[in-house]
Amino acid sequence: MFTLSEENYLKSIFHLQAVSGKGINTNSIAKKLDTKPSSVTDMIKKLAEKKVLVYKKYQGVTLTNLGEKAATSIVRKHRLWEVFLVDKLNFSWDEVHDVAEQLEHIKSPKLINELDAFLGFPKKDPHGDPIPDKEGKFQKIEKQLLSTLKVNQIGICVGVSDSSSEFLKYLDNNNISLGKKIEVLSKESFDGSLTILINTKKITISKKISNNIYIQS
Amino acid sequence: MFTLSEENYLKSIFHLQAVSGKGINTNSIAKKLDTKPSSVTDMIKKLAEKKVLVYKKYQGVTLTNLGEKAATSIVRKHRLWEVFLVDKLNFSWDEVHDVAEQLEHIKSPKLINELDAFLGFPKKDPHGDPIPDKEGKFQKIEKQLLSTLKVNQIGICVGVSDSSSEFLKYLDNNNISLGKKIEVLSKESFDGSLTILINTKKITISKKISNNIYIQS
DNA sequence: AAAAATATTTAGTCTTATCTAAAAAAATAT
DNA sequence: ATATTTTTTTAGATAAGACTAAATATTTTT
Repeated sequence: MFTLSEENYLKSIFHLQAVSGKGINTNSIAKKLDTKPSSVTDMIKKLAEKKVLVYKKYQGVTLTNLGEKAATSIVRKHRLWEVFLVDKLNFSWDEVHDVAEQLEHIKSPKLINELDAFLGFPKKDPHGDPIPDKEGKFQKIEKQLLSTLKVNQIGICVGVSDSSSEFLKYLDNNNISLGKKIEVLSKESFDGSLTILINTKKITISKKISNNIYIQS
Repeated sequence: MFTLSEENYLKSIFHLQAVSGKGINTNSIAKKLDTKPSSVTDMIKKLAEKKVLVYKKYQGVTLTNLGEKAATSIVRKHRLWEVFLVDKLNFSWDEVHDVAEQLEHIKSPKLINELDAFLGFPKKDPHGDPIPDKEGKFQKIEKQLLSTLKVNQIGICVGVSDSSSEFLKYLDNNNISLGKKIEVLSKESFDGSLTILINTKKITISKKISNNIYIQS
């Protein structure tokens, strides 16, 4: 159906579209995939011929229904494998991404559906992201960035927007994990850093950190 | 380390070497990989440069220790994944091969060692083949082809030499599986077909079938 | 609205892994 | 021992996916 490279493009465009609405431009895809804009143009043409996206020169791209379906299926696989790694194989949440990036390309409908059942049809992955079901449906999780909270507001950590090992280890070191209650004690207007209460302890985190933590308030 | 294609060559050469001793020739590799001899020559040169095999023009190839180690690691992965699919995900033994062919190329030492532990350090895969341990060691299973048994001799089915879905389904249909007792009742000298007793039932199987079933007597 | 800066595309090149066709070596048969 | 057949290698071509450098659009600034 799709090559490994095509799948990676589909997934990246899907994620970019989820954040920024529509009309994904060449440069942002190149950045996401750590490749060159000229390579992106080439691949985009190929994907347009395969009817998974709509492309008009200089106008960026938008996934078609077919493309979204394909991308969702890859996301489903990625997230189910992440659950498997954490729940069954003792991986921590900062170790799963690279392996799941490989596993998501394995082609076998039976494999992924049986895995889903084996894991008990999980609804979220270890980073709090929703797992699409067999039909590609998944509920959007209500969430906002921790950085948008006002002083004295309280939220529950429900996700992260950066799944890099580096960032997740920082969270581990500071005892921040999914489900934890976070209270904003003060906010530094100069640099946007926050002092928060978590686990009865006061810590100060930078704007960059609070911009990568999702909470539900 | 190795590309997907390189890994497939290593694995094929390893399997050919296990059967026929040493000095694996170009044509047999091409046949095994369903490719052309000229492609094999190209790849062989590349692998020789990587020191995983020894190659002299027109003389065939032999794996080095490094090559054997790499090949064994792929075999280990393949067989562990097969156990996973059968034991945990309700695959039957005729469904696992194609998926395991994909999974065996996933690169993550932690993944495979944790999987091994999760499965309880199995010693054999669903087809009776031994699973190499972390160090690449595995016991050779004593076995002989069913076709070599004499009339009135009895053996236990311990493996198959063909893992194609077609063959394994034939075995399923005839209730032949690992661990079953098989008694040779008679042998047709004209075509080598055998009449055997299995599950208290008499059935006749062709030479081609008995040549693909391993037994321990 | 022109100039400057940025984004995108085109053209041509490279690498990997394959192929076909032809040449060369080795094995087999006469 | 020579001829024939088989096996293996070489040479050159192809496709996918990436790259660089140059050309062309578009957007932003002035």
